[in-house]
Amino acid sequence: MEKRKKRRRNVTAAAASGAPATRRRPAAVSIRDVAERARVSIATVSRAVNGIATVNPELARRVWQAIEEVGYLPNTQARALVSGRSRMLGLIVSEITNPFFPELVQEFENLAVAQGYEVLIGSTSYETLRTESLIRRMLQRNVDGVAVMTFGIEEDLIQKLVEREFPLVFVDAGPDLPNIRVLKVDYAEGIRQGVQHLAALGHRHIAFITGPLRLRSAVARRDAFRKSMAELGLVVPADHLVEGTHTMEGGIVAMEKLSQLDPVPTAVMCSNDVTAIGVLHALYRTTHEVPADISVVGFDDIHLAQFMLPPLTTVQMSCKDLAAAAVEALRAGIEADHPKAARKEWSIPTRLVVRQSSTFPRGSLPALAGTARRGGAKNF
Amino acid sequence: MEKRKKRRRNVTAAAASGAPATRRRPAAVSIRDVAERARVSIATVSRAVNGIATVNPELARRVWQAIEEVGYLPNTQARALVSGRSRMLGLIVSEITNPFFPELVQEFENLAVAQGYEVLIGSTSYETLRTESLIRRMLQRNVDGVAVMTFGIEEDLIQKLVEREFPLVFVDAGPDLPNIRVLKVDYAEGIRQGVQHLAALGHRHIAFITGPLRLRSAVARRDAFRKSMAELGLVVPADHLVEGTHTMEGGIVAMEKLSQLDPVPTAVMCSNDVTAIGVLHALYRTTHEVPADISVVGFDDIHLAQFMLPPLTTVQMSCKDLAAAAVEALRAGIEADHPKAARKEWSIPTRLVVRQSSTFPRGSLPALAGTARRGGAKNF
DNA sequence: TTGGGGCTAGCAAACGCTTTCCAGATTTTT
DNA sequence: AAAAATCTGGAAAGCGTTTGCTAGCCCCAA
Repeated sequence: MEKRKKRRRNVTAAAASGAPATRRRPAAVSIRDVAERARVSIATVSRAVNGIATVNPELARRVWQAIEEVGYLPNTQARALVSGRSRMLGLIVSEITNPFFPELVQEFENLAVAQGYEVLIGSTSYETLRTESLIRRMLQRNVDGVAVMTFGIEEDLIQKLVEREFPLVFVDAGPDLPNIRVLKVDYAEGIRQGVQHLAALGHRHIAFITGPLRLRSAVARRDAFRKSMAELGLVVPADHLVEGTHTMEGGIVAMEKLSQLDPVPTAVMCSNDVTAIGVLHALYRTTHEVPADISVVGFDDIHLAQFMLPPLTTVQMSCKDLAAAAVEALRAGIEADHPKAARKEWSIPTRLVVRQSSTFPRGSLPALAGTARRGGAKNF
Repeated sequence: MEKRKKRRRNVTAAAASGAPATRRRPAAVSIRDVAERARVSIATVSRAVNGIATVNPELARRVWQAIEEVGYLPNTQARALVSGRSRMLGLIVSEITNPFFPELVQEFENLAVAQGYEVLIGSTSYETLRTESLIRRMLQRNVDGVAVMTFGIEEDLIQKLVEREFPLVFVDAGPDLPNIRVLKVDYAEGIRQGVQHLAALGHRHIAFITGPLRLRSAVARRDAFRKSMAELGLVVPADHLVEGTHTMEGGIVAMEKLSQLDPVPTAVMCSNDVTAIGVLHALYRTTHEVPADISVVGFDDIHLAQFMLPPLTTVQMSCKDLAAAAVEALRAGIEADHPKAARKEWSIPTRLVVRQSSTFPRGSLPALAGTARRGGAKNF
């Protein structure tokens, strides 16, 4: 009877079935409403929306005006269904409460959204079960690609994703397969700068608190440290390498272990900044001064690092760079006509940022080291 | 020729059109593959999957086995299309790099996933433009409900969402409309505890660094402070209320302002922990001791607070409670048969956590205050 | 043996959109 | 002016599900 022919918009259904368990919102305005209003077919609306050139400019104008008037928003689900592409990207991180990741997430999201993608975030919390369900969720939601930024990952996770021929991005290392891309972080450079910085100040007993050694990147950082020390002819006794957990708690525990040594190392490098914050805290508890008694160097350069007491000397791994590379690599995998579609590796630089948590080892140049920050006068 | 009758699975299409701009992944295994394998109709598979009782147990077994064998995962998009519900929740925060929010996000996500929902996260970064596009994205993705945890929100944003009759959850305050629920945070209690704690220690000159006063919650916190002070008969001079930004940078700037005062307040309360961290940093720079020279109290009790130097006395607002309330309130709005469907307000308690950044004001009981943490002996 | 009443499985429509195909309209060519 | 070529818009199929309806089956009573 009305213009709208075949459509029923489940009016009858809703009326018939008494009190459905889950209420259905009033149907949103669809492409048909626009077509009606603009007095064209839905095909024309679709073409206008998607900017296809063959549509008459006058009609296109009418369509756009109608869209404006009825407040039409294309239904992404329906689009995804027919196009086979959801325009969603998965981003898997290990622990969203580690301050490094929110920064990464934010950058990643900004870039993805700018390219018209949505981001589905998942954090594994290092649990296999969660990871499992994470993958399933991503697959069900039909994401176009997944960036696995857990800095080291369980192999079976990779397997599942690889099977589906998803575009994938890993950090540090991943299997060599056609639609897998890898972000190679140049740990060596930044860590070498850190070690050389400490050595130049006069440190010889430098300890390193690693991340959880299941993580590839944690191993990579430790190895970079060893190598850098070896280059300078410095030995690293086994007890100067302590395994941490990339958390503040881990940093505290590790530092407590290091305090038992005799002599206590004069400098400690950490596999990430959060660990370093834990170390600062442990030293505070035992009333050691940083950097006068012990120098501390972090890794990541999270925003917080510069606000620590004292501001943390750390190796910067730009999460801007990392996020940018991840998004671009994913797009390269998804969009066949992407300029860098063939590129398989993307490299991420690191560099030292010197702040105030590192100085000469205790005992050397005592006058200088001791007075560094106690010079100011209180003004009340 | 084959069993698969009507289906073409765009093999021909892919072959015909030369190099499509965006490659389409091989179609995932669908309900039809399962149906074929189990030698039943797709309707039966659907019913088996959804646990509808009328299906023959023998057939159901065959279906589940087939699902296992072919590795079938239902396509969420298609489901959403027909059911009208996407099983996605929107979560809007103001600034994901503020450490409070990742904790909130994590809790929220855990709970949502446990209930079978996916979470779409957006952070506004306090920009209207971003917020605008955020809303559009959420609408397009057809989320079932949105939790706006920005702690104070631009009115026009509300408007857009309200129009669509989305289930919505706000913090602190929101319009009184049928499908809008509000999480009422009891700022008064926690802040009163904080003020009384400081007053009991002997502080009379207590300053407060607010959040950005556009945010309703920032105003609420400030007012709670004023009220608590008034209750004790303490005056709050205008220059003891400084507007911050809920960031570390803001805390630094605000503290610098407070240091100009004569006399400098003996205690500073902050509208959130991040601001307090900035304050600690500012005081460190000017070589003031916390808490000997000045006591600092935060708000939120982020995980980091206990690892500050010194560990931060702060008002705890449990993000576990907050997330739990948000998810439950959303579900109450979405699922008509939810036990608390009618409930419109959910209250969130706050309470003081005393750590070591607060003590007696300088000048009183000097012996005690001064030696608090310098007692330990260095063990090397 | 046959009719009726439960059940259950399968068919087909619908969700909102994109895309292909084709017919009608318009323009160009001879 | 007629025929060919080009363009444009509409109709329809299909994406992977769910679900109302119907047909088939079995069983039991008449």
